[in-house]
Amino acid sequence: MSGPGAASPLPAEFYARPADAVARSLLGCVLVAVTSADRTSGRIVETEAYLGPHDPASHAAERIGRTARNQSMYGPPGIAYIYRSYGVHWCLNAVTGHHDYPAAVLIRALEPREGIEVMRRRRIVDGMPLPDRALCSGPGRLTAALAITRALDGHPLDRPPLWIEAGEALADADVVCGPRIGITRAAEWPLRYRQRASPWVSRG
DNA sequence: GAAACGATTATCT
DNA sequence: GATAATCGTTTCA
Repeated sequence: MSGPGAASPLPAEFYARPADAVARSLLGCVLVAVTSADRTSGRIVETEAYLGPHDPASHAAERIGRTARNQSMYGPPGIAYIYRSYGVHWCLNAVTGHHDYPAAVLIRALEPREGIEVMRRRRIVDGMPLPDRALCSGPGRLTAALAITRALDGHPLDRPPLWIEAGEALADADVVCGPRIGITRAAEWPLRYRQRASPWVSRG
C-alpha cells in the first residue's frame, strides 16, 4: 500500500506512556516487516506489558538491573527490544515510557495481513507447513513468520525494515485484559491484552 | 568455573 | 498433558 491515505508509522511519542497504556493502544495497529525480497505484516491482536523496575517479571526488574541483554529497554521509547527465548525463539517488544526507564510491551500475536504465503514458506519444517492459525499466534511464532531477529534489536519502530502503523482502534468491548502468560513472578498482574474472540491469539 | 533457569514451541503420549 | 530443544543470563561456589 502507498500513496495518499496510507497509514503512517506511529511516532515515538505514542510509546512515551506507561507500558500498560501502550499495550492496550497497540491492539489493532499493524506491524510491518520488509526484506529485500518480501513484505509481511499483521494486525496486532495480543500484547503484554512489562511495567518497569518494580515489575518482578521484567527482564529489567530491580533485582537484575541493566545488563547486556536488556540495554534496549533503557533506550528511548519507540525502539525494538528483541531477545532470545529459551535459546530457541526471538521475541519482539516495543520500548515504552521515557529514556533510561526500562519498560516494554511484548507483541504476542498477529492476524496475518500481507505476505501470508511468505510466512507459510518460512515456517515449513520437514516439508510440513504449519496451519495458518499457527503462523503468528505466539511471540516466537510471529518473529519467525516476519523474519525478525536480534539484528533488529534497538531499531526505531517508525521506519523500514520494521515499523508499526496505526490501525483501526478497538472498542473497549472488544478488548480482554487478563493475567500474563509463561512467567512465574507477578503472572497474575492483569497486563495481557487481547482482541476478544480473535482466532489469532496465542491461547484462549 | 559450574549449574540452573527461562516473557516458547513442536512433537509425542 | 508432558517434554525435548537449546543458549545467554544469572546465581552460587
